[in-house]
Amino acid sequence: VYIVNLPSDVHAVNILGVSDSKTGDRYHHGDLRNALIAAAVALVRADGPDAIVLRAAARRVGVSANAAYRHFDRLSDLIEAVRQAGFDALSASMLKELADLIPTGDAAMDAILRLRAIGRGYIHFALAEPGLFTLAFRGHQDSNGHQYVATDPPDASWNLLNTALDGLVEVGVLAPADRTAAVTNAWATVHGLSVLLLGPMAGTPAAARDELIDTTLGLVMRGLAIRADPPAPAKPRKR
Amino acid sequence: VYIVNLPSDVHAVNILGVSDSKTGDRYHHGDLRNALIAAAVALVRADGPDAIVLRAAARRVGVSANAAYRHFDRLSDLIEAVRQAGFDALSASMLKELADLIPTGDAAMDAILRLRAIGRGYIHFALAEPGLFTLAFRGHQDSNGHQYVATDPPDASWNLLNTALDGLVEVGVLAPADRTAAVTNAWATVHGLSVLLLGPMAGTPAAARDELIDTTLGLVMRGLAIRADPPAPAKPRKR
DNA sequence: TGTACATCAGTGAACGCGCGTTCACTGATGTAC
DNA sequence: TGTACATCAGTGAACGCGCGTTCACTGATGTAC
Repeated sequence: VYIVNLPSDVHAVNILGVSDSKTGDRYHHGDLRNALIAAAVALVRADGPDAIVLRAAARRVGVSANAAYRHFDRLSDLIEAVRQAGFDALSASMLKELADLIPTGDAAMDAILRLRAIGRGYIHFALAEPGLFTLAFRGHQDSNGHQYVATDPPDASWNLLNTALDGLVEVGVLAPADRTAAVTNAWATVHGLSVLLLGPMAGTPAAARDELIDTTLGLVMRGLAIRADPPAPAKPRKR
Repeated sequence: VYIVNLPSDVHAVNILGVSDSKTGDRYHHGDLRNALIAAAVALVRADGPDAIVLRAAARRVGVSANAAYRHFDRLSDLIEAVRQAGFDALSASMLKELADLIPTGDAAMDAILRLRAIGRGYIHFALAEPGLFTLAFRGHQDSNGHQYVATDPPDASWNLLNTALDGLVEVGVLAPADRTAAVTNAWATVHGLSVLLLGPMAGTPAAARDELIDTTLGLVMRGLAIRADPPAPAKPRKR
């Protein structure tokens, strides 16, 4: 069990449409593949990314360990499926925040609010699902060896972020010249804050934490927004 | 072996003063504790944080597995020592960048350059020592159980960052009101960028990568610096 | 300086564990005629 | 609609592995007198 403050207001995202319960006592399970993924997700939730154990997942579903091999060639394929489920849930969390947005009528403000919503969705997912979040962004094993390999870009969520940034450019808030660095900056800040809240700053009370998220997203916006004075490194005012 | 672009210009930091070689063939090793830590560091470098294996470390030093128990109560104590070595090396990397700074005579500019140097030191460490970096910021095991627990704040490096931010306030670049959020924002961005460069963006050519680091640090500064227009959420200009 | 002896820092064998994976198998299901 | 048979999706036992850790031990070192 992760000892991380998980205040009730951070609502867990429903991972996939997959249920953890056995669907009958049939000899042929019917949906063993998804059941094993769901069991592995439960293991990750309970004890973190390293808790994915083939035998444990099979045990949890009530099936012999060997049965898993009808659906996954190797343990690492199961882990990969869980990783993918994590990425899907991440995008879902972002989309949820976007859907909750109420248009203000001001196109520029709406574009800003969309970027902030995406950031919130990201961070909320990390807080709600620390295990899946950690697993998703962990280097993983190569299929033909035991080497570590860079994680792939998280497709859907990455696209969401890019769309939001394009929106900011269209609306004149983000300078086209800053567009490229903006992806990295926004993603890095939001990801880093998630890690911080999960790690060194775990235990921050919910209210302070939510305010911190808000302020940080504000600072990101301030860094990205076009401004009157010359760009970075900003000439500081003398005291 | 980490498949991560590690261009030669990113110089590895010498971890501790500890050497990996046996210091003689004496029955009493003399410095087995440090030798085991060094061996574990080598394991992490080669195969990542999960590669710390007590028997493997002992094997590497040329000592019976059991001998390790004279110096560590449990495997987790060895891992903790390696984590600590990682944090020490992180601070050392930051201090190195600070030491390389040439004063400009302008106090405000110098304060800005110090913050940037700290950020560079952080990111360079991550790139040079991906295994130690990952291990350091990974949730770790509780001493009395197998639960995951939040990482402690990385003392020395955290202090370095705070000192730099205090300097920015003193010099009038950072508003006192933004001071609190600034730590989080700066740390999060720099940490997130490190993860990004190690993961999804591994393989970015060295030149592009260094420019990206610079631009991102610039955006951080832009977010933190006092500005004429009202603070976040910044009212965007109409197009 | 010499001796007795406690303590320190190792050795080597062994234990038990849970794991991923393989083997030979069998019951359930679906399809061709 | 009924039957034969291929295929699918499981079972249960077993293997070998490397691990963390414990046990009883012994050689080296340091210190008191």
